[in-house]
Amino acid sequence: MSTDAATARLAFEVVKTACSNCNLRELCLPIGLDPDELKKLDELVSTRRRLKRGDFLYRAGQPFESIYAVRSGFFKTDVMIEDGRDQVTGFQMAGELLGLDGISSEVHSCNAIALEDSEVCAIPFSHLESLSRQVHMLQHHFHKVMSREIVRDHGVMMLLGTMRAEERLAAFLLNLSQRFKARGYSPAEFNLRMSRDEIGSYLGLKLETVSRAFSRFQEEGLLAVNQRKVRILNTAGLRKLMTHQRS
Amino acid sequence: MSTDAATARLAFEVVKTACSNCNLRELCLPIGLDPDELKKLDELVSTRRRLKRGDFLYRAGQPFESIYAVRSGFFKTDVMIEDGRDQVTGFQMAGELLGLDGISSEVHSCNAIALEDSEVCAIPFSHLESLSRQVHMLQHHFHKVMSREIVRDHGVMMLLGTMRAEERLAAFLLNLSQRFKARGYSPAEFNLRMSRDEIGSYLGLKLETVSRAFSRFQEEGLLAVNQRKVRILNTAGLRKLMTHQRS
DNA sequence: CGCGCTGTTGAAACTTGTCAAAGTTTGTGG
DNA sequence: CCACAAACTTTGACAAGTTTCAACAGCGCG
Repeated sequence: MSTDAATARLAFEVVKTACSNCNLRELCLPIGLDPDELKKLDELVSTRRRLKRGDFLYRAGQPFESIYAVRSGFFKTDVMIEDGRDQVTGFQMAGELLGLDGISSEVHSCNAIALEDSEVCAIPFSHLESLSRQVHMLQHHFHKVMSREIVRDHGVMMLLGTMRAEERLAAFLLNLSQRFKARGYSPAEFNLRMSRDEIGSYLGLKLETVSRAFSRFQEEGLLAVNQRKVRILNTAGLRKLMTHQRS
Repeated sequence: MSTDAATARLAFEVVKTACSNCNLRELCLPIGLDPDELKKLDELVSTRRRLKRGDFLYRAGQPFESIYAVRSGFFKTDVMIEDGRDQVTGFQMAGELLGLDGISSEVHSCNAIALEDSEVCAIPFSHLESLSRQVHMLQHHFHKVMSREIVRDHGVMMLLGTMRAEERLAAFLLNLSQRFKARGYSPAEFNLRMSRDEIGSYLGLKLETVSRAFSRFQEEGLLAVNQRKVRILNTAGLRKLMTHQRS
């Protein structure tokens, strides 16, 4: 089966890694740990996996064993229901965690797919639980990370439930911009790693609607778009559009 | 300020409670604990609070200190953004937890409001963290509960992003039905605790659209609705409608 | 008994989706 | 390195679904 084949192939690409000299430690799990504690975490995060664009990090239905921290690259997660409908539930970049949805049923509930060549750190979950019984700060931070995911999801629900197409796209671009900025990249100019269709799926819109919204933003001088290259020309304008009352 | 007044008033309505003789223990945090561990949890869950319909359990912006388990009654949570838009993010019933969103920033990120007279158990979060360092099963179960909330949110995102009005309402009713059933109530006949407007807010629809969908379901013999009293006549029909491919 | 709140229904307006066609980029194999 | 195919993007015209606005009905509470 190609699922297993892909997974097996990935297992070869394993590299030793360490949080203590990772430049994402301020974004990722190690926040607030002292050097001693960080050393313990190093032991926990034993393996790194490289993925090529299009590879699955995991698939819905596979047993859950580890969560993953993105070291580099870009991912999407998507869920699928029986009738064939699917939706992108999130895009993850460096320092962000993947796989939290699998804890509840011990089976992954979504697919995680690399949108560009990427690396992740695998964190065996049972080890994380036992270490977080010793390291209070790690325990607390992990709870915060899970909670933050819930808050983020509420934000997406708000977006899907109350915003119109252009507001959604503006919110999406501003969010991306802010996340690139937090990682030291330009907040104004970046390459989208995902297609119009994937953006649309995330935003609850058809790809044509996304494309039209991009064109409209360009006409209005809010941004310069060329295919997947985006330059934000008027952040305030986008923000105003995003929060523009509906009625 | 009426916010503080309401909160202060609630603080009076405190009653001693115990998980070990709570008939919700199979739905709530205590799952899987042995009698010894359950005893420790009893000490943790020290207070019960009674709320009247319309009372706020907590408000967005208030400092986060405890999570709450619903003992009886019915709640909604909603988020609000600056421009005045708001959205119901969930409805909670007996055995379900409230307040998980507050962990990330130590401030509640939404409002929790009783939709009928209700009782909750307050669980001081720092105590929960320290107890869950001792009781592995509690730790693990708590992680599962948080993860389940993430999975649930993904389901709502799916609903909001890909389903049309009638599909959304069908999904909502089936979900309610199943939760009532799990609590020993009739899955086929129940009273809605929320208004059309609140349902609409949760489902990303206007109240008129919700109302029309109810009328349509009634015309088609799927259910009998009278105001807030609902009787499901054809579960399979609702399920089929819910999963009916869009195109 | 009447007032206010909630729910229902109709018609028109608006937003987004659907279908279709053509342009553009990317990747592959010769 | 070119040629061609496949995948992705843009744009237009029309259709469908949902919201908006408005009027009215029903229920519950004082």
